[in-house]
Amino acid sequence: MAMTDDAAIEPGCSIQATLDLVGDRWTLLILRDIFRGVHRFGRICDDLGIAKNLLADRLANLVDHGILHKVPYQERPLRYEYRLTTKGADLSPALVALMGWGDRWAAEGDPPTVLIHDSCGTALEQVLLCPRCDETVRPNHIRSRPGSGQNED
Amino acid sequence: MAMTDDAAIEPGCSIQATLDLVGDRWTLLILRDIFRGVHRFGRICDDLGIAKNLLADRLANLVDHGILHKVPYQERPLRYEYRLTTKGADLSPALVALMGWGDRWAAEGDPPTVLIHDSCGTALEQVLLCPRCDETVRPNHIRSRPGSGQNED
DNA sequence: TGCGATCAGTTTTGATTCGCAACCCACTCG
DNA sequence: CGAGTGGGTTGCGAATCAAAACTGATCGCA
Repeated sequence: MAMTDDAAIEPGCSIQATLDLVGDRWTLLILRDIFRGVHRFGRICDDLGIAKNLLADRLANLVDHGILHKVPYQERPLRYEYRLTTKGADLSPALVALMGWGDRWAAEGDPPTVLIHDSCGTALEQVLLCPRCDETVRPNHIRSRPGSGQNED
Repeated sequence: MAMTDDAAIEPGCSIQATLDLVGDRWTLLILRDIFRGVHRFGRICDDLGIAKNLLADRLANLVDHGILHKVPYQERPLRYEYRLTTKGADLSPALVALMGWGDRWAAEGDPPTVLIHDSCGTALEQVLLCPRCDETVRPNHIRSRPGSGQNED
């Protein structure tokens, strides 16, 4: 079976940095819920089955790091809901990628969730695009620029 | 600040299923190392600073789930290295997405790692492509098909 | 023949984190 | 007033993690 570690990802530490912020067992699931419109503490808690103290902790972290922000949705009792900042919303490609992989490899009878183009109804693909050549690029035609640690085998 | 939870991700459970396999604090970093050509136990351990028992555990899990496989690289002492299966290699879009987000939002003086097109040297972009319209699609022009739980705000 | 080094783990042992349950607070509704 | 709701905080036993020591096969060297 042909391996494709020629993908030359070599990401230095950006993946590390990302996972330091959202890489624990719950955070990406919380963000998934908020992406799909579940913004309130109780709803997220019910939906995910996460313990309340952990959810409170994770939400506070995400707010601290500017990934979520709190928006009041009522006063008297003042209550907030959690919404994505642009920084948070920019995680959508990552969630799309994880979802796509799960659909291809880990779905167990769950219907694969296909993302479709609003205006024409066609299923979308997540690809790497070369803006100059205007074509999609396969993993084995990629290099990484500042990277030094290429494969040594 | 405009929210974009209109991205309509609504992923049922594929993200959950994916994170059940690779969603702990180390696994994606291990895979990142293997992607960039670090295949051996000791090298991964040194590079990541992970405890050896955890690394052994995570690698065994990944092998169990068909994401990695063991390939002997010497006999007498029989030793294996870890390589991606196609299932594992297919995680590259997720790592690319996490890396991209980290570069955009979490890099602290680290040089952003840009993926470039092998043949023309242009920086690549990860996008959602509509194969019919042959154009890239913004998050706010996406729907999700079997999904029911649209935003209710 | 013995001595040290290498590589890939396994075992052991505290420290940390998790997950559950109970509790608290500010209100509203009846 | 008393119960209910939403959004948490606190406490505690259980699971997980992290660092270090130990194992085991083999090789290089003297």
